[in-house]
Amino acid sequence: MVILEKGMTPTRAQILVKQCAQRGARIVDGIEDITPVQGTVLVTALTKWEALVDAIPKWNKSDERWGKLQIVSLDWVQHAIQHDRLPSPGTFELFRSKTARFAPSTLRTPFNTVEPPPASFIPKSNSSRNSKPSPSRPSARPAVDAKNDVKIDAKIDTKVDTKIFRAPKKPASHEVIVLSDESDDDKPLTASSSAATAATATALVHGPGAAVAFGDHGSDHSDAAASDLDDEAVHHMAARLEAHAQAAAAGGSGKTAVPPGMSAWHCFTPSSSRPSNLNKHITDVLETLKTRHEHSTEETAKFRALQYRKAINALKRFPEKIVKVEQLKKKHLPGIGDKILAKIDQICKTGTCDAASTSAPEWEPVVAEFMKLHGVGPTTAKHWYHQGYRTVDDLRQDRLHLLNATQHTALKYWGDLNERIPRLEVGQVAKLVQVAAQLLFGPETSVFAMGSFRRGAADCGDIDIILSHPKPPKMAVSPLHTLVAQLKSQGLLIDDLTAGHVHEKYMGICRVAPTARARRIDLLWVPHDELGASLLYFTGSDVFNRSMRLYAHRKGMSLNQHGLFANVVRVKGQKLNEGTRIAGADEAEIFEKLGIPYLPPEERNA
DNA sequence: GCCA
DNA sequence: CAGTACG
DNA sequence: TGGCCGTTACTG
Repeated sequence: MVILEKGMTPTRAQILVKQCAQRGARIVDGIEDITPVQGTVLVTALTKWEALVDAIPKWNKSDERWGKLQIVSLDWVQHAIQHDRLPSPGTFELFRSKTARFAPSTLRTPFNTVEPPPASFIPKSNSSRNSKPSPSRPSARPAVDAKNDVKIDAKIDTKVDTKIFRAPKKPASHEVIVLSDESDDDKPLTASSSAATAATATALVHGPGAAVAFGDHGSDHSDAAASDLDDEAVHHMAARLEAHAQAAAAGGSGKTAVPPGMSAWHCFTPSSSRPSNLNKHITDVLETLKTRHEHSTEETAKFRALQYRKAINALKRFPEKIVKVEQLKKKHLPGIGDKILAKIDQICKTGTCDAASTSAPEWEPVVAEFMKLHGVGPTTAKHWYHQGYRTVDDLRQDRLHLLNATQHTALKYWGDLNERIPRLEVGQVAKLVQVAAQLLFGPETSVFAMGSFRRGAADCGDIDIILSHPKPPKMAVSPLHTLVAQLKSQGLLIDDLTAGHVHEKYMGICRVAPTARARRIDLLWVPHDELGASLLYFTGSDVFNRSMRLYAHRKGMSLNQHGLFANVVRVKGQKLNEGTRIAGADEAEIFEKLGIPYLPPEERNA
């Protein structure tokens, strides 16, 4: 058995191996010489399929050994052991690896360009769909096809995990192999046309947007929905935006004072939106670095990406154009450290920097394109890349066995969903939802258009709506479910991204009119006494939320969409009890209890 | 990659 | 549980 | 050097 699963504890790995051995498996150390005759190779994590391929580079797909090889998931092993359905003793082998890692430079995947994996590959995420996964391979295999089995598997897994193998945090490296992304950074083989397409599309997404005229907001606000969609609030907000526009135009002196020593906290710092970015020459370069890290599956990469994001934000609102680093060195912007400072220095002098001018690995634009599909993250995107898929069209070809329900739905509206949504249209949809909700549940129903809309954005990526009611109707099905059904019958909602029965958050696709574009929409139904916390959460921005939550954490409190909690007991960062809820119904009160000066939504664009 |  | 998503 | 938001919600 090749144990590759990230985070798998040595204990658990050891027990799996032992259990398999007890059932007659021959244990083979080392993976260089896999020569299965009639047996099975078990791969605990399908996510490491590529790694296995890397590990046996001398094979090619016509090698007859492929036909003898069966690759299964961890769930399969667990299930098989539980039901005593492992292949009969002596007919299968387990391969373990003792070495800490493979040498990436010498190992290449034999088919990283065209061929999908052999039919014996059983994707965990799709196993319930593949009722006949591999007709050409009659090798013994426990039934894992039925949905029930999969569920049972999951339960077993959980039970085993929590009760028996609750585990050391750090897996020993000789047992667990974590492959880094570096092994994927192959030199480009071919210049694929899809790469160019992806790059272009990315450029469009990151392109204009902030450039839309500020003056539009006034008129938008009058028919769009701000807090509760009521006119007074709308006008108040419009006036405020007006003031900000002027302040920004005048040079941005209209900021509220940040308490001393708090400038590093985004949740303390008003984000007075400045229409023009004076440092585009720098942020553009940093943006490409940020993007690269976002697409990586490596654990540290996402924090780097986050850090770049913060740095870019800071630079965007820096009041002067930076032509030499010294301008920054004396000011010291929080979030910009030595490394980025050095890069800025290089950018000032040469227009770019080393890290950004080295060309991206071949997989990067492909992964970037795949990740634009809702429900696809870096891990899935990279799997698909390794399976030979290169374009969204490739995915479409194989959609039935490749995509899960969410991804499948998202793909249907691929073109529309990658478009920005004009502010006006967000307001229109919110209004329609408000009318429907109030007809169903009465005029006391509150409806709020949230997200970047509430922060005053001229266009949005999706439509976020919060609903609440002081005395929710007691019905057989939840109010949210009722509302969704109603909106579907009206034709406003046209598809679901959350399939099952919705508890509190619905995600789906809507269309303001039959001929209009399809849009992403999120509906939140919240208890009335959590309205404040929910508004705070759903207003964002994400960076702002994270900052505020971290700040709460540091003060021994905890903040989430349900409320602000005090007296939280944590041991090594792990929360042991929930604490006492000290705020939740009122947004401003949460700021107050945290000791953060209140910031209106349009100042939360951290 | 930044920061306590 | 891992992966993805939400702000 | 370890942590980086949330014992967040939803899917499979």
